[in-house]
Amino acid sequence: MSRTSQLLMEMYEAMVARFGRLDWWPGDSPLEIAVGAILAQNTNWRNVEKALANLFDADCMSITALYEMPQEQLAELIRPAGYYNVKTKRLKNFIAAVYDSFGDDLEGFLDRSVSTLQEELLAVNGIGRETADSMILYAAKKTTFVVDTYTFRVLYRHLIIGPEDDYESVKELMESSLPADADLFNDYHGQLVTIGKKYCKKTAKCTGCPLESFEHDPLAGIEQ
DNA sequence: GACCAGGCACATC
DNA sequence: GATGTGCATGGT
Repeated sequence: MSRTSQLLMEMYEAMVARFGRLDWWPGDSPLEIAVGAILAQNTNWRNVEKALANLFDADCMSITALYEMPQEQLAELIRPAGYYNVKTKRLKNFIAAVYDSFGDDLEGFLDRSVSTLQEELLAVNGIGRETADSMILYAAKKTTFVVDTYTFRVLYRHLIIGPEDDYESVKELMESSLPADADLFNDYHGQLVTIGKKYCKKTAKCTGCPLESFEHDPLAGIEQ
């Protein structure tokens, strides 16, 4: 086991000891999770929840309903999530990609290999690497590691990665250092987000953080 | 009132 | 290939 593998597992155990297993992405159905992944782009989750609630209230949480809904109506429903015009287009692009090949059967769409899903999702305008990986890990429940702003911040703060690292290098590091287990990847990412939100702020020291005992640079900047 | 929040595509150099 | 910018609401 490499030094990094060992360190990452020790950090994971410290986080689980504090927060418990998180079963992290809120959302009951694959569609809710996939839609949430697009709505969550650079947006506070609270605002995403309002938008999702609007979609449920409008009784339109199905591929077909979303496919048939006029853009203006969809935009109004997801308005609380911000960027509502671009996100309407992105949602429509995603829904169309599913509908055109699998109709209303999102589960069928998702029940394919990780590489196939990555290829098809990344081909959708508006779905980038994080959104695609979030859908694959949390909606399709397949083994791929999701890298987000908190992943960068926490790993950078703890000197696991450096300023030269990018999405692919961090993803590769995590996937090669951890056991290939979708449940572990799911929970690990959830733990990193929880740590990031609660303790790993831009400037403040991380007092009380369960990772406090691990080597870290309290003054390290956040972004890659 | 500034700053931040679970990105992405596109323009420009 | 790297860097900059628009997109927008709502909480702290």
